[in-house]
Amino acid sequence: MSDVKGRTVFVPPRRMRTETDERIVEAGLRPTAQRRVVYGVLLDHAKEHPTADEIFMQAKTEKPEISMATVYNCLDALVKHHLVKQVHLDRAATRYCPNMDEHAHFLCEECGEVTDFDGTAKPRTSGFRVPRGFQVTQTEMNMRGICPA
Amino acid sequence: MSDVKGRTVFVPPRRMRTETDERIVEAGLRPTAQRRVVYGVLLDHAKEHPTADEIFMQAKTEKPEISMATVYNCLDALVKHHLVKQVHLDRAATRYCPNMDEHAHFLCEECGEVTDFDGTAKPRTSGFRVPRGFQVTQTEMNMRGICPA
DNA sequence: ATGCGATTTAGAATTATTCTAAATCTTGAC
DNA sequence: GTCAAGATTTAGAATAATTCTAAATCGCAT
Repeated sequence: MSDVKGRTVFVPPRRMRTETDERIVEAGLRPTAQRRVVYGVLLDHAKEHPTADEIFMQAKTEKPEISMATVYNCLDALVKHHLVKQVHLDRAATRYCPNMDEHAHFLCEECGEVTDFDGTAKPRTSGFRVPRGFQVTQTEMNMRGICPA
Repeated sequence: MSDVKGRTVFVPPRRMRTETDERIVEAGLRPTAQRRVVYGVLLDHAKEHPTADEIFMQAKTEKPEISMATVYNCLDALVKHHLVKQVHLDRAATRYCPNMDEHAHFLCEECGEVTDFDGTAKPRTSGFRVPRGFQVTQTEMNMRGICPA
């Protein structure tokens, strides 16, 4: 069970593929085997906020012919269609997150773990002045520090 | 004139180097020629949020022997000593920002321009729940969308 | 002035991401 | 079901960003 798009929603287990398919189609994407696998990997590993490379390696165990370029293609498509978020925490590889709720990411400077913090960050309520004329479509809030460890 | 560290502070023009030196020393760093140049370039180009490469090219006009590795070294030192912030907006190169006030970054998806938005994003006030046990030392707020253009 | 540790350097190495052009799918029309 | 058109996937090369290395140089306390 996981919170996606504001409601509590069933995250389908690996064998129940129809669910992921439906979401991909609903988002306006063609449901290809590769997108199914990439999105599936992300849903199964949401906590880890995996990198493209980690997703690639995991995806290969399910679909050995998949290529790195395809993983990037799929991720870009999923991001563009709001099924997945990019997370840019440091100079290292971009991470991906299928949790589309409003939340912040916390990176532990000690252990490198990424943790989700719940909360709302509507540009207005969060205390930022958005100058008139600017249309904000996406918001990303990142924090660093030390986790209990 | 620019707002740094919560107070309005004089940003020294290019020829007045003593100022930048003092800040570097105050921050607990050895004032080397390279750090002076790198920090100077950043202060002069704060609005552009330049990448390491852009800083390198500009720095070379002032100190032709400087190397890319040094630019990275200097930037890392400045970041670690809280004179400069890293900004991670997308999968492209990391950008750097000498404005240490609390503010958000806005990336225009059309023109690619980066703009500073003023405001406070104390983890608490901004509406995020920081679980107990987590020590937050840094906060980064990024937005995307369309700017007036 | 001297010595020690910090910093800088060029260039190689590594890592992340994008590009390319051909092969293969997905879909909608028939 | 078949077919064409356009979207997607593929391997591998290419590019871009960042880190590493080991030797030379610098800054600072003495």
